[in-house]
Amino acid sequence: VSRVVNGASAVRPATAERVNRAIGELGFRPNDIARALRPGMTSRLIAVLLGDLTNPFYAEIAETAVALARGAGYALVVASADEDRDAEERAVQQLLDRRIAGLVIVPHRGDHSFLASLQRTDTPIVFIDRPASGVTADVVLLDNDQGGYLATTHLFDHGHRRVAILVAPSYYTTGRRRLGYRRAFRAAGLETDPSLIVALRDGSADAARAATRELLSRPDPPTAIFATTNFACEGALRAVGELRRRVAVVGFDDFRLADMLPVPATVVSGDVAEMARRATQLLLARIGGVDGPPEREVLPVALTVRGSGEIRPR
Amino acid sequence: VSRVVNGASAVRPATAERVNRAIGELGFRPNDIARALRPGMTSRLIAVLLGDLTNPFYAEIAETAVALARGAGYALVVASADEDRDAEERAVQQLLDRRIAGLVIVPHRGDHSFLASLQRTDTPIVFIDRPASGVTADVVLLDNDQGGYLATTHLFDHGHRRVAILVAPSYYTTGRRRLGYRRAFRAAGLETDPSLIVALRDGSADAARAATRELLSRPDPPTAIFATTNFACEGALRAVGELRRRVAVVGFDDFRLADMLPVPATVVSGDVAEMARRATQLLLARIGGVDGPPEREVLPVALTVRGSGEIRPR
DNA sequence: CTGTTAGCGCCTTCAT
DNA sequence: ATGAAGGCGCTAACAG
Repeated sequence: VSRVVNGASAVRPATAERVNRAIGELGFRPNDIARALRPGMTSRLIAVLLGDLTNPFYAEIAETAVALARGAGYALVVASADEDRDAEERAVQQLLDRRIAGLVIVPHRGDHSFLASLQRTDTPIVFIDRPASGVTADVVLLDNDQGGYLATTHLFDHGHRRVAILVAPSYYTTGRRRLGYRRAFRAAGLETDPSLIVALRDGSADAARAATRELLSRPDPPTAIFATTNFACEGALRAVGELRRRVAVVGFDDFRLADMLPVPATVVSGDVAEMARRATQLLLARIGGVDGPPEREVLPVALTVRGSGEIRPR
Repeated sequence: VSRVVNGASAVRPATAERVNRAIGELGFRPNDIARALRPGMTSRLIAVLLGDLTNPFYAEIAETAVALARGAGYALVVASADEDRDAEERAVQQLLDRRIAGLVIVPHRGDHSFLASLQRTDTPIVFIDRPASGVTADVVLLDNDQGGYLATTHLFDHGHRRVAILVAPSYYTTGRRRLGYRRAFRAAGLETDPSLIVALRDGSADAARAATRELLSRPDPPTAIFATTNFACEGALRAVGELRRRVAVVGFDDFRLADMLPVPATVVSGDVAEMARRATQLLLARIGGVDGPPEREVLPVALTVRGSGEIRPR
């Protein structure tokens, strides 16, 4: 039966026919679990470990990975570990116990040396959106630094000097974006004002909204804001709209309806689907046995001019 | 080792200690695949089969299911089958081959009697968002009919008579919404005008945008539009905005930024996360052995008034 | 070309 | 309380 089902070995047509008939009559289906148990075989399951899917950024990664995985005959397990690094570690351990063939992960902040155990099991890992410390593995990123630079420079080009930045807690990415922001200041021969560098309490739009309201209520408010994530941008635009202030805003990451807002959102963004595609393909290649040193791909970002970033200071 | 790891049978503390030490030293981890192979055991994998995750509607279902599954010790496989019923059938078959413990599915149009084979394997299924023909299983829905009625009546209440409907191709749901639309007409003692019932070519915002432009370019255009999905609503609002027309729009399904648009979107919506929660919990209960006749839960919908639906005809 | 068998890792008997 | 053994369904290796 195995030989017929898998078509590997030579089988006389008559025999094959007989077997197939029986299969049809009995409604036989091979058991993938038993298949996966055999040595050298895998579960044909790949996993993605990422944040809340209601964030379109993660949803897009998941969607891309689902499609690619299916194309390669794999099913996709979606796991999320919003909370902490511990939850992440537990999730990874569970995935490992399931003998997943590979893992695409958006790592949290902190040390990821626990992933070394994963690697010892020959399970390939690809980091996406952020690298992780303590392990070496393939990683696919956006050019966050350059994005921060582009956004900030764009605001300078429109006459702004007091440019605030809303730093959302995805530490790595927003940290790099902040580096780009600083680089833009240096390139323009300006000093950054520490009071304009605002760490948001969480990643929600509301945190950004509150922070923006606070910024704009100061005696010497910024004339422009660089919002380092999609939700931060939403929150900033909300606050600016509510207070009816002429404040420029540039976001990082594009989002649906950005162009339909009363003041359409100018954003810096990279191709998230492409990033997910590369990461998943890299993973599939590693699963397929492609060896070599860890790769590091950095995808370009570009500015999309829509209006909110072109408001000039009065 | 098994007895120590699972803590079922009685083991002398000294022995347990000895085993645990060895486990620690060797980095032993139980193999879930082998566990799942044993008779009576399951893969502890549940699956959701739904549409494109870049649609926030599906993303929210997936997110909710991920969280609940994890809470119950299950991992979640996300599969999608946008195209056709055949792809859906193949996807289901593959999931079956993996011996998933249960399936939450947003079924496509058409006959689903092939799912009966799934049921023969004692794999519980729960339908979400739409029922399917040819099988009886639990189903959790929104009150689409009532939603269509509420939306349309709301437009009547604001003086409209020529109310168009954009029917997106998710057949079941939008079909029910259309029934509600007709019911509202009957309740108001009005006749529906077949030329105002527009079937969209696909589920994209652009299809709705094109259809709306066409509607509004007619000599006798509608004064209000009921858009039966989130993307249809977006497209309708786009077209209305582009043509700078005073046309009322009510959508079905809420969406992010709906309140921030130049004309904030009035929508009818249900609690999608709650729907997903009920479906997943129902599935987990069935997996846990809860028997009984198929349940059918219909969740209420409500109108959110924001502006686009309160525009009056001139 | 086909029948037979070992063994993947686990849990559940059965026998001590 | 523990050791031993069978068998879940599969495939690769072996022997005809």
